[in-house]
Amino acid sequence: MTSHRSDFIRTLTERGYLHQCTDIDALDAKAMEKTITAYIGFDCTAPSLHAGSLVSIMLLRLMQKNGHKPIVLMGGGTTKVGDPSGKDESRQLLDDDSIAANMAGIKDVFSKFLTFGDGPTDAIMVNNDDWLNDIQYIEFLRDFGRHFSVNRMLGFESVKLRLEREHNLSFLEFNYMILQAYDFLELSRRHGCSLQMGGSDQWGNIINGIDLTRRIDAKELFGLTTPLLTTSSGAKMGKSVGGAIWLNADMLSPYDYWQYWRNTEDADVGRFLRLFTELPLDEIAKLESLEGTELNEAKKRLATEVTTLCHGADAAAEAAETAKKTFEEGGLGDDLPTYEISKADLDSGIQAFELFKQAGLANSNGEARRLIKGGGGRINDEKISDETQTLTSADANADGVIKLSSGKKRHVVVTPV
RNA sequence: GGAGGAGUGCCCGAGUGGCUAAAGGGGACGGGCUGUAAACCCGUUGGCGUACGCCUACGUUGGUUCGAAUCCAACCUCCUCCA
Repeated sequence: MTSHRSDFIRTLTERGYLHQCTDIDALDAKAMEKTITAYIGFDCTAPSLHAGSLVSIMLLRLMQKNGHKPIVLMGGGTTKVGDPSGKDESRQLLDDDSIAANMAGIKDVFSKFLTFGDGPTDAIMVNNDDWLNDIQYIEFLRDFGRHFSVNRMLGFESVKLRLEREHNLSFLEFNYMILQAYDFLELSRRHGCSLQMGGSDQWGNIINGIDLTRRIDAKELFGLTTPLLTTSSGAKMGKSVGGAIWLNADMLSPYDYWQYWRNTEDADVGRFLRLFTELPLDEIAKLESLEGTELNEAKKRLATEVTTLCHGADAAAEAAETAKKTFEEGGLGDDLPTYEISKADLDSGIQAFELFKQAGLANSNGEARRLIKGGGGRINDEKISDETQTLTSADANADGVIKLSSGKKRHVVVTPV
């Protein structure tokens, strides 16, 4: 591997962010001599980003720390169209209100990872709806549409996949790549942005923007993608028991976030430490060389570091402490989810399966029954043999609460009020 | 506009009149083994009632039938070929 001289490119390469780049050596040289402005676009399809976007976020952070300027592009306009990349089917279209609401939810996350402001390397956030919404169709087609070859577009992965699998690709979605290409042109004009980054599924879109800008403004831009992350056993990143691994605390508690990273597969520990924490590489090397049970220490470190970045050191420490109490000491941690039940209801007695459902450990009575019958339900760490067992205040432990467990990992503290 | 094909549970996919809450696989959840890992083995996987029960479900709406995912009609959506 050629070693690169700029801090940005070298670090990025060493830590495993690089998948493809249009011209890594030229980009490296440029990074040596001046501040690079780069952007990554984010969809506004949900009220929070999730772990799947974390590589991109960390990459922006990394470039800022190395003296360059990140642009966060909110896809307020492109989300109205829907990116067909990597998707089998069209997404349901969102209305303007939910896009605006989603954007508001997403904005917060970035302030934790990036420094915003007016300085030369301060991050800025822009919304492509600002320029896409007012486009005049005919004019746009004449100015930009003529630079796109349909023959060529049909060859792009995102399009090919749909066509080959015989899934409908609407003309609306077909336009997505043109709009995204135009974004890059617009950002290069407005903010002197010269690099677009993104996941490897964005390669085609990025290339389109580079080509368009070269044709129209005769400017040379760069593209760089990060590897698409899956766990070593092949699962997509960012899903777990409760669903997606959201970055917003109101959608996923810091404790659950910590747990997600704590449960990283052995084979992924080193890779994740490099991508998602800022520990020095030699320290990571030590951590990932641990074997067997000892590797668990590395996972805890990973979880705490990653949680600190997203939710702050205090929340991370609390999560770690709760996990310690819960898993290593068999007790109760403060961060465990709680469910409040009225004292009166509890005194009159409630069947075990019913309480499991109410506490959110099962979606239906039947599911709760099956869970308990299958030996996966516990009350105060005692296995439940009869799912119809009636619970009352008398079942509360010394702290006056009842601990319900589904399997080994999910616990809810039931508090009578 | 014409001809043909398709639409099944979270996903893929079998099923062409009753034995079908619907094979099989994947995923998910639980158990075992372990290290809150992976791999592997076992179990569960529509809702409500502890059970024999009831309800909801095979694109939508009607119909035939003692009985329909399965037959008929219309409609919707998608695909292929033709114009």
